[in-house]
Amino acid sequence: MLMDDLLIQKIKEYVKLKEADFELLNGYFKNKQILKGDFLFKEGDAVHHAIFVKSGLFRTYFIDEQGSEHILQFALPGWWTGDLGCFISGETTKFFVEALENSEVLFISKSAWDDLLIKAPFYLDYHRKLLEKGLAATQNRLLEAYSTDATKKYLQLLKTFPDILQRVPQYMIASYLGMSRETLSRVRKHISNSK
Amino acid sequence: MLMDDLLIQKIKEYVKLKEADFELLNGYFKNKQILKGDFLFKEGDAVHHAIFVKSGLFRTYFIDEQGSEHILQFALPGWWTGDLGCFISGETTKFFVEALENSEVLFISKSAWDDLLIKAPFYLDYHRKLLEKGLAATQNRLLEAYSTDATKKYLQLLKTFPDILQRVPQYMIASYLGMSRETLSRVRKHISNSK
DNA sequence: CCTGTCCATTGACTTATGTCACAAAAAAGG
DNA sequence: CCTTTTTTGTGACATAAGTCAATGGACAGG
Repeated sequence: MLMDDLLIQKIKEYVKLKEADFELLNGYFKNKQILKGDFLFKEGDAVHHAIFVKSGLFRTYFIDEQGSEHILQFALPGWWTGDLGCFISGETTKFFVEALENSEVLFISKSAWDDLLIKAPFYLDYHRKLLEKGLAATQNRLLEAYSTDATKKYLQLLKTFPDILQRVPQYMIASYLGMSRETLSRVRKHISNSK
Repeated sequence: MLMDDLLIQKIKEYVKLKEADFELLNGYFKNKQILKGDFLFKEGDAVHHAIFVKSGLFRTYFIDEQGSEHILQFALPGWWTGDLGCFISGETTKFFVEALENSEVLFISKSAWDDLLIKAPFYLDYHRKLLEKGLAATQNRLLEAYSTDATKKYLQLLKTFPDILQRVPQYMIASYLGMSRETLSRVRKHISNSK
């Protein structure tokens, strides 16, 4: 990991870093290439690592009782992915995390993570601020799910993450937005007609 | 605040506390009585305090573009309520927080909060663990919203928070579950018929 | 005890979205 | 290229849940 690494950049968005801090981080994270179609983990697995995306794209989804997939998160470069809850608690996960493109990640084991939080107050601070932001974002998605129709959800995504729409098939967008692919197709048709 | 205070109890569920820590907390939190029907804040307000519920019951809701209410959270004793995102960021809130019963809370100002996080590592740790748990819980509600029908959502709530059902009117339960009050009424009828 | 407000229930009807089936288009792979 | 697979679009139909309106019960305050 270099000093101009993406992770360093992102941490700097939240906290001040000193020279020594760069060094410290180096020992904790490891690089890995993940091929398109590979899984970081699947339902029932123990989650041994936290994963930071350096390049590429991932999706996190789960499969409900009826066997349908629901995408919970897309992870672009600069984002964390995985299942934080199970990483922390040690429970097995309900999720699948799949690389949608050839990707490069940093990963850190649970024991290294625990050690890092103790040794690096700046990292603790970064992690906390990220959690605060993540909680607010998830709450907003919940509000949206409960108060908004299919068309508005799509337009909202179009505004917030226009880049994702270029990179993943529509049926995954539909899954992320909680609607059938047919509904999304009709929403898109309707929007382009009314322009 | 006494040493056997509910907040202390809750903190102890997450981190070890020393004698001196009790003392420290005392200076940061203040008690307040809130009457049934009163609001901690409303849409458009700045959120100056974080609020911990000692007794009573609160609801957090927002009003969408069509003017319908959506309840995001009920807060029972031992829970935090308010709008953490806006408390941290300083933005004005979209939410209403209303006391559904006469209640007793602890509150802490933003400046005291920031100071506490610096002075009390144990508190920082407690806060972080709470965030981790809260994020996982909110994610689960999102999954449920996207993958589950009205009946299952109700049964799930019945299992998780049976106490809330005794204390709030049905139309609020319906709002919390993202369905109309008529649908909830029919779900309940259907369940009692099939027993 | 009466009156008014709030809340839950129910029926009739509407609507958004899902499901199924098939065809067209686009992308991937040899 | 040509073939196969994946993805998207569309029509017909099904269904869960929403909306509207009316009714009756419960409870609170005068």
